Amino acid sequence: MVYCIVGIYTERNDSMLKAVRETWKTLIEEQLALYAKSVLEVDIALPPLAVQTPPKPELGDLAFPLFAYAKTLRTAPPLLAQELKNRIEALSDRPRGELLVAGPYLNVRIDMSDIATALQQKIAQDGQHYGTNSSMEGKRVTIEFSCPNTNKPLHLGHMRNDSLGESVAALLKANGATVRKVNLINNRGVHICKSMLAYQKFGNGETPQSSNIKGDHLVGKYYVKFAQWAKEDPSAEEQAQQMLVKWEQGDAETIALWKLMNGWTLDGLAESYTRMGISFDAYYYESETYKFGKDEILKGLEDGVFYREEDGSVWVDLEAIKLDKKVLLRKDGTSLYMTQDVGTAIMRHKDWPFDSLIYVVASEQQYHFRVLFHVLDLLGYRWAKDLHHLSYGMVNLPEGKMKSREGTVVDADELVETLTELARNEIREKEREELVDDVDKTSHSIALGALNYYLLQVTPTKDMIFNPAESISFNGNTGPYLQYMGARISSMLRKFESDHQHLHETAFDSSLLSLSDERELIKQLALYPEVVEKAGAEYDPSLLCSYLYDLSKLFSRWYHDNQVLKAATPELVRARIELSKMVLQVLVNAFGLIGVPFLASM
RNA sequence: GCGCCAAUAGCUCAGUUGGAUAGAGCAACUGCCUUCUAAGCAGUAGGUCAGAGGUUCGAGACCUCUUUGGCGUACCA
Repeated sequence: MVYCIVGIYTERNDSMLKAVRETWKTLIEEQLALYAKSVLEVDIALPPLAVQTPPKPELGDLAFPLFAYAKTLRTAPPLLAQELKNRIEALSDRPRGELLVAGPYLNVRIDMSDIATALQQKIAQDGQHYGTNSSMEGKRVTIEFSCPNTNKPLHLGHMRNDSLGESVAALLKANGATVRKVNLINNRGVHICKSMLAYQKFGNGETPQSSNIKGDHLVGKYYVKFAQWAKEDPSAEEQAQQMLVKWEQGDAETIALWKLMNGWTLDGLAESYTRMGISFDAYYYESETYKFGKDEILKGLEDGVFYREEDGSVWVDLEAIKLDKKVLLRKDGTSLYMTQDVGTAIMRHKDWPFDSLIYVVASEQQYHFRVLFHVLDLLGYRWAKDLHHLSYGMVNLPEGKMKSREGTVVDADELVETLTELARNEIREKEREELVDDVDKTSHSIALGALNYYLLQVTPTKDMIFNPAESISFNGNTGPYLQYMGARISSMLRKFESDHQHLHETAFDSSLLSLSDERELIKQLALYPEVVEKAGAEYDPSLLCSYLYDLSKLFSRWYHDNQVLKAATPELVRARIELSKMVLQVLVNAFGLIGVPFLASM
């Protein structure tokens, strides 16, 4: 066995920490087996060795708990740890590093200099690609998110959805997958007709241009107006239903109004998306897909997969997945949400065959997706098993649930605007207007960073409370804090470039990075590719968020306590500059995966 | 009623998939700006991990029950 860490690393294109961990694990397992044989005088299968991280840096970098072997080997864990340490230290060929007995644990202090050298080369070479890996190489993944209605603007609930969708898509790409981001526009149905009807009644020909109101907000205004009107006029709901019938019949006037108002909303949404850094590779429209699933359901009916009730409605029996039963076609033959989603899924697979399709949809629709996936399975689509519902929790306010009726829904555009304004004030107060490239652009980037980080920080599956006051605070574990670290490093590197040219040729000597904080930073940097891989595999950007916060906190402490540009020797300046460069590169790369804009100055 | 999910510091969240003294941020209090951006750093205080049993050498994590809360169980989307 060759214990050349760099060699193992480059050959396997794997995280170098992982390589070191595996090396030690294998070695200790070998010694465990030998010891077991010497004690028991027979070969015995031992449980695999667990690898952990010690709770404190003083305890080393790797931890191997030995509790599990105590009984079989009739040896107390601390004694076993000592025995293994002695045996390994007696070996002539063993990896560099130090063994520590810490009670029932056998710990290892890695030789960080090797890792730092390799890491510096790797990051300098890979640049913005450092952290990408091939764990999903060749996989084609469609991811659906956002899916707004065309009767109102985006709100806070959409923002968690959008942040997650964008971030997971980016993570999958970083893991080597080919990703197709799709949006499904919900532009049909009674609710759409409501805003149209109210506009017809009260609009007086108002347009986004004439009123200077963003299209989606203008349509939303009439959706609200409908609700008010419906309170006074009990026939309002009925009229909306009638309008839907006219729409389905293709009534020219209705369609014209629908197209007009839909256009307004979509223009408004497009503007919001651009402003929030959200984009899609393809758009689907329910007005085009809703009829599509119908044929599929009827085909399933012919094949005996579904059944027809006496009133003419079509049902699926869900006993196989321990649910009751579900209607798939109304008695009048019209489509439902489910019908339409069946059609949309099939359409998507035809358009772009995928290995996996992820639906980013709130947890309240878990039942819907269980049924949908089962129905597609019943219809014989083998790819039904490749569908995944990325179910995220609700976004609540400190006062409780957002309710449109009570007007407590947080509007997305408004929120971004408020945050941008606050960031701008902050820049003014700190008198940094002259030092920042573009105040408006910078404020906006800070707002986005604050928002995306706040939303992605929480484990996706869990409900979360969005505290507007807290989200606009730039202290503590926030997006702006991370951005600030990036700006600080950038600023220092600019100084290095302009004022320290005499040091540019000084060689990088990783052994000079011997402080505890420096070791921890190097370890954290080396860990990055594994975090990207795990966050992608688990569709969980929050893992990356907490990683980034740890890294930033570590860096700011080190940076506060130790001078870089004014370090004692030219070699030390060089070493610390390289460490800072590595941190900066990882920040830049990771920011790109969680929608936090990088700022060279702020 | 049934199903799914959650409960960790005053508040918002982590907790390496069963291991070492349960960690951050906010809020509170205390230090640190003639020194690479104080949007920062360091420190103090704050815990019956909802409760009760069980499994295990070991449980915040796994099992059972209880309590509380959320969501779902539409010929709505």
